[in-house]
Amino acid sequence: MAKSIDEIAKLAGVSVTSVRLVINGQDKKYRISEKTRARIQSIIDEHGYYINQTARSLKLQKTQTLGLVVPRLTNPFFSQLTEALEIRCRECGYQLITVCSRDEAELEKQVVENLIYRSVDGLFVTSSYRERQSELMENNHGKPVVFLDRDFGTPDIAVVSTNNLDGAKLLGRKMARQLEGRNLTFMGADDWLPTIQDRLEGLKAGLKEEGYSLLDKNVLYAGRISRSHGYQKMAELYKSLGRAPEALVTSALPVLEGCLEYLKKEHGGIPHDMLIGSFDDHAMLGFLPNKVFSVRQNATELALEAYRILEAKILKEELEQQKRVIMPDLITY
Amino acid sequence: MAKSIDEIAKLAGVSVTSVRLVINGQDKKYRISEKTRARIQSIIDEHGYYINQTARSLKLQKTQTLGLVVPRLTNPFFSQLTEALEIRCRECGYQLITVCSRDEAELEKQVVENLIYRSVDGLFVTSSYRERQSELMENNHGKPVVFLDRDFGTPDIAVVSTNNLDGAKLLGRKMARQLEGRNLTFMGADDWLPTIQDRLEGLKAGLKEEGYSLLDKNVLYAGRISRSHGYQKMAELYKSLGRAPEALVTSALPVLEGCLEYLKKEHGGIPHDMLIGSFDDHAMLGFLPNKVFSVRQNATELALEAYRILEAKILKEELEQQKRVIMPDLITY
DNA sequence: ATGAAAGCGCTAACAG
DNA sequence: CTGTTAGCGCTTTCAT
Repeated sequence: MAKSIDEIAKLAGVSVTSVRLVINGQDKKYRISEKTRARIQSIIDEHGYYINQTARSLKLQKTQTLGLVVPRLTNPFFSQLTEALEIRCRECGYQLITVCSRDEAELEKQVVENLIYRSVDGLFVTSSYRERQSELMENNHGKPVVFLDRDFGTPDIAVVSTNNLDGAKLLGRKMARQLEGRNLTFMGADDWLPTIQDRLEGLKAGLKEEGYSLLDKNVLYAGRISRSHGYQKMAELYKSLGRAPEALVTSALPVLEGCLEYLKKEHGGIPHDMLIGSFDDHAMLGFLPNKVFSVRQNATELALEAYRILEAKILKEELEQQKRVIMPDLITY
Repeated sequence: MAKSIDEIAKLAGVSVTSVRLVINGQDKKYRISEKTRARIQSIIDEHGYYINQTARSLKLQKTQTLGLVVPRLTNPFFSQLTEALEIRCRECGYQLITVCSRDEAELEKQVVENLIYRSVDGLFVTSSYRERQSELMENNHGKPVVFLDRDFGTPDIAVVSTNNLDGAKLLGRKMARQLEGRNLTFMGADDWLPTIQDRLEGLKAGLKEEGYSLLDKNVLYAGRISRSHGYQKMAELYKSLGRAPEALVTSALPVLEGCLEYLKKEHGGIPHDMLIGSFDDHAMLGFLPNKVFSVRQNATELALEAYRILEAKILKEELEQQKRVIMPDLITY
């Protein structure tokens, strides 16, 4: 029903140039006569005009779209990040296309390629592996890329991530003060991620500052970040301890969920006096009867920073800083 | 770095037609000589080829993209739905573009229009208001639309939704059996949504079947679906009862969160013997010490069904049924 | 003050 | 067996 520029021009009996000028509000500047302007305007009002973005994209060699690759949308942190980024992009005239990689290397490669085929003007990528990250930088078809959340240490690339080290240090200090002689167990997962390594290292440092040493035997790895892996690992831990841990810190929420599920299912409940620490915050953590500490990443600030950097790259502006680290908050329930 | 069809053709010293034929694997059918095929292939192998989707879209008048409008991505149900839909679309060669409307009428209108400008081939929309829904059907620029989750009763449109009525009935029956004389309070929100109305109606019916009548005075509305509204309303309820309700059913998770937050903050905790019922499931509900019942929507099945219908519309296939209702599961923690 | 025309990269119809 | 060409709707440059 709405018409293209050509059709409007034909209906008004003028050239496409004239139509374009009034559509873009440049009729004054280019001295279109009031008469023609009015005729064109009335045709537009009557039939409606809407621009064909595809044709515009082809001509201008840019699509005004950006791509975003996240591991999962069902992870609350990434859904927050995605929401914030989508809003920002829209405000700035870009359409965001979000795809999930499920942290699978092959899928990540495929979806990134897909986005590039779609001629996005730039990419936000949460990469699962160092190799994927450098591979993408080598073969990015000239597309600007900003990496999110995970800094594998590759030099000369743009990364916006959370300060996991200092966040974890805060958590460590806070929890140490509440331990009162109790033993703390750390349960990680996906331990090749720098995120996880920083979290453990920071936690150790924070605990240390308050005089508590986290022993290696109290550092466990559940394999992948998932509920089932957490469940499994907690089962083993319970067997070896003969009881639930006195204090538990997990590197990611799904792992914690698995742990709690095991305790609830197999032992009738979660000991109320078990101290819990979590990276990844969730509203419902506050409703456990337990004392809970959680490190909350600042998804909105991450999104804003990432957008700022990608936009600068697209506009080929000079960047003072390609890497940005955002401080998380410590929440106490 | 990768080249276009024209460039490949020039490099190989052949026509674009020949290049296209080997790219599309139709070299046999159109009897391209083995010699040319080999030459073209080697050029492609050397320089790489990738299709310009924008140009293809312009020519074919279809973009192989679909749009999805959801209220929020941070709502677990919608993030699941989005994930499932994204996967399905990708499998079938479509790129999904997801945008949030925040259940705001103006924003919803704007993002839908945006997607149409982008020439999506079809749309999935979770509409916030009956008027928006019919308005979109009147002015859809010829784009096929499938509505999700909310059936406002508009005739002759495609809707895939959850059977909230029967799901709620299940919940009502189950909870009635555990009430043992206790009083149940229902707290809704966004009560113009058919979803919410069905949930209340079903709940009443289910309770009734087991001999319990939900009184009007025990039906409350928190205004909008949000944590703060739930908090506020629970504060009022507590004041009027002089204590927490003995059994509570909320129509949406954020409302429940607000209620629990109030109890925890203002009264030192959530009474362990308060029966809880929730529409919208969440993993962490299982970790409350309380008895919890929750109705879990089948996001994956909804996504699959919605895709099936939209695809049929795009291909202009005959549809036996434009409306599909999916049964949810009842979870007991 | 307004118009004409080239060209973005692809597809498909047609022409040898 | 292979090549030529029109045209999708837009932007931009150059002519009037």
